[in-house]
Amino acid sequence: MAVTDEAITKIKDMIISGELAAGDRLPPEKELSEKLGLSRSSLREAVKALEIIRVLDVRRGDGTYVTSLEPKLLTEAMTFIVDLHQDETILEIFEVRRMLEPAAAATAARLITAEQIATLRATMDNIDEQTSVESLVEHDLVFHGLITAAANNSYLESVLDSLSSSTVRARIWRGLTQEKAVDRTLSEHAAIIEALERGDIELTRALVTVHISGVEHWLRQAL
Amino acid sequence: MAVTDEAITKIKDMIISGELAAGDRLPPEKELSEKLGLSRSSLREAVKALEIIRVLDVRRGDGTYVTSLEPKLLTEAMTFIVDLHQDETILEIFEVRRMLEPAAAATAARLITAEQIATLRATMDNIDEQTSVESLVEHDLVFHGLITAAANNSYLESVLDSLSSSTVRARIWRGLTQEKAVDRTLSEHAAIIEALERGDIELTRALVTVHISGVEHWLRQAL
DNA sequence: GCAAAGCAAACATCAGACCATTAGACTGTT
DNA sequence: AACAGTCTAATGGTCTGATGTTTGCTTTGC
Repeated sequence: MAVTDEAITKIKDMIISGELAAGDRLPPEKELSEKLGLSRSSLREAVKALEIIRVLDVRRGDGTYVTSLEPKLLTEAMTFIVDLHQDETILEIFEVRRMLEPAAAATAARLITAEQIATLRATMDNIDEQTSVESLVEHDLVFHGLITAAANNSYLESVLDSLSSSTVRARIWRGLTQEKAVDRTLSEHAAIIEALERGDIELTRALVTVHISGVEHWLRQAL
Repeated sequence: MAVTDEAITKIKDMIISGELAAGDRLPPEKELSEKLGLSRSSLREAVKALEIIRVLDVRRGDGTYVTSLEPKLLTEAMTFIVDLHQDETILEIFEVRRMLEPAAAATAARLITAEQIATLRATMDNIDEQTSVESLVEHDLVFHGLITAAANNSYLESVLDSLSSSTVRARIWRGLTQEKAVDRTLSEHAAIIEALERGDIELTRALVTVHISGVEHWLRQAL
């Protein structure tokens, strides 16, 4: 194994073993490179890789720290990869979303607070068929993100968020606009909010399933 | 933004734009560093980061290539992070599995082939209450992996695989062994195989839900 | 034609220098 | 005492250039 990969493994092991905990600061690059027996440049490659997947947080002029390691931090690394897939595999992504989102929404229907419902409702303001695609994408991301968040499971949130990369959404909304299906999508959103508010778990699940499947169906035709 | 991060973004953009396709070879480090306007060392940090998340494949003495970019390659980067979480968040991971695996198994019940069923059955051979924990973990990983694979969705496979890091499984099986629950788990596996073979979608879904929930329930007590 | 040797290209690693930023100590003012 | 500004040491960011190692291809010799 290359020295850089060894360094990555060693740092990972230091975290798993508890030698380094969330929030801890690593020794300075010079010191750590000596301790691990490699040059500073090679160590830096390892640190950069761990930074990308959000395991380390490097603060210039200060030091390098272990992140909070919250599952939510998964998102960006995954999104990075999802962004690179924008063709056939989108349908596979939608299939996963169709499995997860209804379940997430059903859980949310049990747990959601009045305040969260109000926030959800606010995302519907100033949105109609004339709204720009950018605003629609923004609304859609926030809408689904809020529901997912209400399910109170950061892994779930992380996985769903990353399956919903905004580049992918933008493409879809652009298509929907052309198909004049914006109105239908928005009324589905409104129906979902009502079901959530009534705490109707099964109705929420069904509405979300229909909602996701609708977009999926359109997408399947479009491709 | 630091030059290294700029380089990461630029390489990513070259892939999204199609300038670099899956399997393509990047220019040599020296040349690329000049083109992107940074030093070779900094570029190497960027390349290393992209290698870790399986976007690039560096072959010493040969060159650097864009990987196949298949969703399955997601797994390792995600597993890396899941490995780091072995305490409270395990329950969140199980909740996501409980949402996804029954749906995945239901899809598998529609699509699975006789050959795949035979492979699945073979994983039950030589496994009983006296088997070592290592073998149980291996069996369990393969068992669930095969079902997921039969659902024919590489994103789904990737996400579920990474939520099932073997370190986590090992801990759970160790606990189950102590609780003498191995037998029950194995007979549940057998029942799932039968339901899959009969193509009984709803029964498969129910059995998998019960199966996952059972482990989840034990885990909730243990923590 | 084929196998071995040689070569050039490409990545791997290192050492050392200098720049840029930050946190914290220090200092002076109010 | 409280605050604001300044200074400084520590730390990461970047670059240069040299050397080692591996690989794929070409050349050579039979």
